[in-house]
Amino acid sequence: MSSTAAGTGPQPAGGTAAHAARPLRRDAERNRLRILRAASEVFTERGLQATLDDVAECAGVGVGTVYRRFPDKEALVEALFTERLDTLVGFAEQALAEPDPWVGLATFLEQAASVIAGDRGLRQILMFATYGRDRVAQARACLLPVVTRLVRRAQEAGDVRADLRPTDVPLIEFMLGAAAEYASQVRPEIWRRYLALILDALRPGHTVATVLPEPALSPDEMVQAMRSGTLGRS
Amino acid sequence: MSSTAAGTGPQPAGGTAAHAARPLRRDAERNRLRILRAASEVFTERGLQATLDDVAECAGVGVGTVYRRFPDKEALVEALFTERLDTLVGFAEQALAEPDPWVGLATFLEQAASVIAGDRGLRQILMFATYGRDRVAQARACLLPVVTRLVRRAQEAGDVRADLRPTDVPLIEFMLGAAAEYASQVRPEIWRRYLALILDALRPGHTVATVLPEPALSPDEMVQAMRSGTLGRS
Amino acid sequence: MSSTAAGTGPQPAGGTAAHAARPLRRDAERNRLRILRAASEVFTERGLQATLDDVAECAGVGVGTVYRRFPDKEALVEALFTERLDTLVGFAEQALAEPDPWVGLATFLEQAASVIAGDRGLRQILMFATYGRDRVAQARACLLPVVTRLVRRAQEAGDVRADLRPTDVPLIEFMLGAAAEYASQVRPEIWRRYLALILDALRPGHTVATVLPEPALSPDEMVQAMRSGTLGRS
Amino acid sequence: MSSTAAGTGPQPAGGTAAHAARPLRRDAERNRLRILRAASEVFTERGLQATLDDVAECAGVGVGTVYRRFPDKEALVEALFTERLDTLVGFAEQALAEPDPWVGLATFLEQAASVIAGDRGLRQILMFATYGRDRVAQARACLLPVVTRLVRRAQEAGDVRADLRPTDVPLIEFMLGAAAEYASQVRPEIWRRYLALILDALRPGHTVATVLPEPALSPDEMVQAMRSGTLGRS
DNA sequence: GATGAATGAGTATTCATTCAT
DNA sequence: GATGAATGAATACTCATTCAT
Repeated sequence: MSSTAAGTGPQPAGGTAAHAARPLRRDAERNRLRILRAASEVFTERGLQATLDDVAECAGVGVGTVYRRFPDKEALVEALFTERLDTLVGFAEQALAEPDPWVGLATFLEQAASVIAGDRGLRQILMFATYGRDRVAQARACLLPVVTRLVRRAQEAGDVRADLRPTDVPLIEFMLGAAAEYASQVRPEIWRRYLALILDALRPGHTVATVLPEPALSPDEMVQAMRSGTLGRS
Repeated sequence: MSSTAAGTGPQPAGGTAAHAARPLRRDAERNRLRILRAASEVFTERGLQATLDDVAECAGVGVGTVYRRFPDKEALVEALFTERLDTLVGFAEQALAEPDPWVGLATFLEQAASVIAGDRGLRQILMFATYGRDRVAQARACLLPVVTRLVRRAQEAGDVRADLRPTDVPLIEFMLGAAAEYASQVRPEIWRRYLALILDALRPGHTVATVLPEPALSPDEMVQAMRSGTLGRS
Repeated sequence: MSSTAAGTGPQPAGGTAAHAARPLRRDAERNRLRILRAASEVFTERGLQATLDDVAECAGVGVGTVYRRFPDKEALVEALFTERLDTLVGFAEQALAEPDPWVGLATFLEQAASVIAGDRGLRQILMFATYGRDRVAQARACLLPVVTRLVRRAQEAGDVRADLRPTDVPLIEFMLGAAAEYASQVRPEIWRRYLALILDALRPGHTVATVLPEPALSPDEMVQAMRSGTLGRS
Repeated sequence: MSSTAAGTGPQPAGGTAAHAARPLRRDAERNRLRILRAASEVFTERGLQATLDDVAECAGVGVGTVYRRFPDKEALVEALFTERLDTLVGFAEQALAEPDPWVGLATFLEQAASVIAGDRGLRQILMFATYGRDRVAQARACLLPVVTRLVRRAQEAGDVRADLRPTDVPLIEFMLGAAAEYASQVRPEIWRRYLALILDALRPGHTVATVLPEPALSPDEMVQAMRSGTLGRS
């Protein structure tokens, strides 16, 4: 939440703005959201190399308006990213509310992966970020404490191997995102298979019993996956 | 086919190209290798959006020379990729020669991940390929049979869970590559940690005993990782 | 169709474009015309191999502006061409209004040749067109019916030999354009001499009486003509 | 002939070469001819924007060899052109040998047009020459005297209108070449129709009787013609 | 002499960003 | 405020010409 405030500018808690922190005119705010939604859609579909003109068109506004709301492309991407991170923080907090520590952790891993798997732009930021470094760092600062508690709790309950560290969690998500990216056109849910595999590995002294969900890719799907890259040129 | 020849080079041991494509003048071959090496370096450092001018400069030749050797950027990327794939096929074959089925599989997973972790350009092709689809497909066709034997053999020996499928292998590599990407600037070997985790999950009915190699990222490294993205702009 | 609109511009009198394509902001329209005028000038002087950068500079705008108005070079060339064709159609219609059939036809031939003789870019399109094929075809479709009536009328009046076909008219124009091209730097009006010659040949059962206008080129002019080619390089 | 000598360099009469005017080694001369023939073929088919690499390949030699024989592209084009001009001079001389003055002139016009109609590269030089200006001028100097005699003779015999000038002849050829260019893909012989028309106009005090050879283009052919431009890009 | 590899200036086109309306 | 027009640096690729083998 607080990260959002810092990210998006002239809201009440905006910091620098002293003149009563004017909270964006109604329509301005509406435009801001339209742009964010459009950006999400466009970047999700075409990746970060989509142009701001595309975003503007999709939002039904002029490019100028986009630039009025966000100083540059990077800022827009960051704002989007922050939004997602906030979602993840929310999930983590819900997971903490779950009575069963293991279920809590597993659920969070699944929900977070689900978000990442569904947003190509987000994956690009995470994997090849040129944009939004600081924002990401900042956002992660929000996420890590919650995740830490999630992990500790499960470890204390003896549900998770002791050598798992909180920072492993984002990397695991990241890996699942990569799997999702790869198969996004042919089997967008394949990541669930690998999540199951990893969950198996996380249980301590545990005999593998899990039945892997989602069949593996068939060789044909493997080929298909390559053919369906949609990146403009990279 | 002839394009393959052009791509992989007419070296005696070239594998597929047998049709005596007259083997480039000495100097031409030298330059070809310089270009390939430069491309590898440049793409590894800056990703696929590096320009061919950059590659040419790094190779110490004019752009025209690059274009003489490779019809376009895609062809160069593919050639590079093919080279790597050949390496992987080699590793897989060596792994089959290993008497212990489990060690064979594990070794291959490690060696392959090591190659992928060391080459950002390769990761980009794998993850966001717009380039070299057909080549990738073709190369995979070479790889899959060997991998299949590797997996089957280990399963028959009871060393690997029965529901692992050969196509899971590339995806696992892929995920490890993503982890490597993420931490490439701060802890390039972090993928070993996650390989160990996954290997744990692959053993059937097996109590986790592995000690994870490589400590997890520290929160500081986590932040660092983000700061070091080197992508031109995406 | 929409491309047509873009090409010919949404002026009220635009002819074909009726669908109220919101008529470009004042300044945009001004620039569009500047570009078209500049293109006409540049292509006329240096032929179609002039660069769009040249056109842009001549128009006093950035290249980007040219590309905003016309998707690519071809589109600009086509737009220019369409403009000229519209002029020709206008001439043909005026010629039909002329009471004397022979005078009507002769006048059209002269006016059309005059347009073609004055525009090197137009001649290049006509002669070596790689650009604008479809547009040319389309435009010709507009022109031919009017020309057909012009020819028929003159034939019915017995003023023109019976074996002249409407499609001969464009070819005659074309030939006159070639003569104009050749002598453009030394005697831009020489085509009138050959028009007179051809008009002589068109009258049926007619004793040659015409006095050829424009003296022939002198041998010196002949030599001069060659020296003055201005084509970039081909 | 003499023009050829001047154009092609180190032949016996080469002028500057003092050391016994070494007449090109046998194989060198052979290569020279191969190149010329290849250039003719390539330029005829694809126009002057064909590359010298294309020419070299077609000739079965390396580019370097082309450059050894001809200092640059322009020189090659000029040599080719000179060759053609020599052909025309030959035709003109044959035409003078024809007893009937009118037939002589008409035959020359036809033969010359036939050459021009068959060679796109030649037309490009004539129409948009950037290459070979001097050479063209020089070659024309050879041609004009013969043509002059051809025309005078016919005029003195009363077979040709008195106001025709010798310099009209090249321009007429030129116009026929333009017609040929236009219809080259659909009706390469259409120029004969217009030659007949012009011949009609050249006879003095003559009632039109000629039956035009070659039907006019049909409207469909007209359209076809445009579609078949083969110029690289112009 | 012949070859074909190397060169690099030149061309069409894209897109983040600025600014006049 | 909103709009979309203008800008121009950047990028992939071509081809005439030179030069090492």
